[in-house]
This record gives sequence, C-alpha cells and structure tokens, in this order.
Amino acid sequence: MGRADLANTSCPVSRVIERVGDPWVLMILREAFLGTRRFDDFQVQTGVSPHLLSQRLKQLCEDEILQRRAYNAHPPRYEYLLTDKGRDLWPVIIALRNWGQTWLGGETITLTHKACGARIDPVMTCPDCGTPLGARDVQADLSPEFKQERKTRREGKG
Amino acid sequence: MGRADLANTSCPVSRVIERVGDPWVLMILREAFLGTRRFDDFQVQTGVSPHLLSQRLKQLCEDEILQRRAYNAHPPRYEYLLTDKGRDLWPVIIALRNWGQTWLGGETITLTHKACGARIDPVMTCPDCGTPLGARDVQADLSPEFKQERKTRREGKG
DNA sequence: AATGCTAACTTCAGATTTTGAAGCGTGTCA
DNA sequence: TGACACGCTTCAAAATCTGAAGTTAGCATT
Repeated sequence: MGRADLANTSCPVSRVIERVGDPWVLMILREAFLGTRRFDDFQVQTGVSPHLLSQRLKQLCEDEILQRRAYNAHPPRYEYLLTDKGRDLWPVIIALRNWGQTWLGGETITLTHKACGARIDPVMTCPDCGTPLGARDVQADLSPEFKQERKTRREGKG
Repeated sequence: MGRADLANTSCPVSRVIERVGDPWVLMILREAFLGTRRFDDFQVQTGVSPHLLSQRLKQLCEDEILQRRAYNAHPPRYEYLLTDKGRDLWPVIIALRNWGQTWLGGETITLTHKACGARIDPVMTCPDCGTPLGARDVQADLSPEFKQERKTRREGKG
C-alpha cells in the first residue's frame, strides 16, 4: 500500500496520519507550540537533519498547518508560524504529553490554565454532559463508505 | 541525532513520539480501537507490509501498549489486545480524528457517549473549571532540566 | 575591499528502512 | 491426501534518511 495512500482512504484518522503522523512532523509541532519559529532553532531543538526539516516544513506549509513569512527583507529571513489549522492540532500534542507523563514519567511540562490559574492536565470530555471520557465510554460508528471499504479489503485478501 | 535518541531527552512529548510517533504505529492503534486483534486483519486494514507489522507489534508489546495472547493452542493462534496503558492512548487517536473531521472533511467516524446518548466530538477541557481548552488558554512551563537541555543545544550549535 | 558572520537553506553519498512478493510451519477439515 | 487458515519470516529492490559540507544573500568589522 505505501504510506502515501493513507490520504485516499475513507478513514478520517488515516488521512490525518498521512499529514502529521510522522515523528519529525510531530517534533516540529511540539517546537512550534513552544514558540519556536526559525529554521535553525527547529533544527537544533528537534535534532532533525536540515534536509528533512526543509522537506517537512514545505509539506506543512502546503497543508496550511504552518505559514512561511518573511520577518526581514534585507537580508531575506523567514519564520514559520502556526496557522489556525495548525494551532488546532494542540490537543494531539497535549494528548501525547499527558500519556508521556502518566506512563513514562521523567521530566515534565507543567500546564497552567490562564483563565482559572490552576495547574492542570487537560482531559477529553463529553461536550454535552461534561463527563471525562475514555475509550470505553464512547461508541464509534463508521460511515457507510468506510464500512464498505473495510469489507472490500477483507474480502480482497484471499 | 536520529530518531532513536528522542527517547533520551527531557521532553515528555519526544519520549512519547519515539514510541508512538510513527504512521504505522498510529494506524495499528486506530485499528486496535476499532476492535481489530489479529495479525492478518491489522495487515489488511492498515495496508502495512507483514514485515513491518511484525516489527511494530513486537515493539508495541515490549512497550506494553499491546499484549500478545494465545486465543487458541492447537494450532497456535495469537491476538493483540490493548493494555490499560495502550487504551490510555485513546485521546491521541480521538484528537487526530477531530482534527481530520474539522479540517479535512470527507467520511466520518461518529462518536456516541454511551452514558448520555449524545453524538459528540470529545473536547479537551480544564479538569478544574470545565472550560474547553485551546493552545492559547494554557501556559506551558518546562522542567529545569528540560530548559537546561534546550539552552545547551542552542549554545552548542555554533 | 577583504574577511567574517548570520540565517536559511541545498547538495550528495553512504547507511538505513521500507516495500512487496514469496515462502514456511503448524495444525484442522474434507 | 490435499486444500486451507493463520501467523508470521525471508529477501532483494526501492525509497528514505543522516550527517557533513557547501551555497546564497546581505550586514558588519577590520
């Protein structure tokens, strides 16, 4: 199948994975949320090679997750900023952080809710009733197309 | 630096990325949350090559995200189940789903909160005051070690 | 006017990883 | 005896990644 084909499935999760499901992309996003904007800073803080960084930043700009902007005309200098679309990936990074701190321990990133001042670990909740949510509290139903696609794959294998 | 070194940083996010920040691992997790348990089903539904699937499943078992269990002794047959640790990655997959449905459109996975019956899109909220949270509502503070590590990297580049 | 410096990349060869197809081992069922 | 299912393993070719070095554009210093 190949990784690129993930974009063409009926699954909303795989279509996202094709775009951001890459270790370096996730590292770049982490950095962006920590406030990093410049090529060399991304490079130093993530440890990615400049070649790959260049590719990934291009991709992310094409996907409108980051935006490349000149912050200086002479000499030409650019920075990479999160777009609204990119900023909306925050829950993904936070979910990773939460899991890391729960299950891997070690150093921490402390989060403070600016509005109420509390130190928090953000939680997935039901927007309707406000209850915290886990895998077992929610039922997932696939769209007919996605269901059909899965059935076809199952049958096509033999 | 290389991807394996992500495990040895002071950043809780990169340590997680080293373990689950891979497209195929994320696809395997998606499948696991959809109820898939068997090797061949993972293979067919994710499109990963059997070689890689085998590697990734091994990794995931070592990391105790999945558990390999015999469901039949003769002939020997195995299945892969989410552990508690693995099930706790649910918010990551849901965060990806949410973003996909908001920004990429297309087919959907409908989620229903079993307890209250509502169709929902789970939301990251403040456990203290119950407010929905976005990137700008929260301040992140790094542990002293992590800060120091970043400073060292910055200085070491020249 | 030559040298050095910074930032943002690009290039390239060697190493590593991934893909895709094929095959294997164990055991059941007809 | 033969066909089939499942859970993998093997291997070579293709693709990707790493790390070091180089490039470009312009400012600043000697």
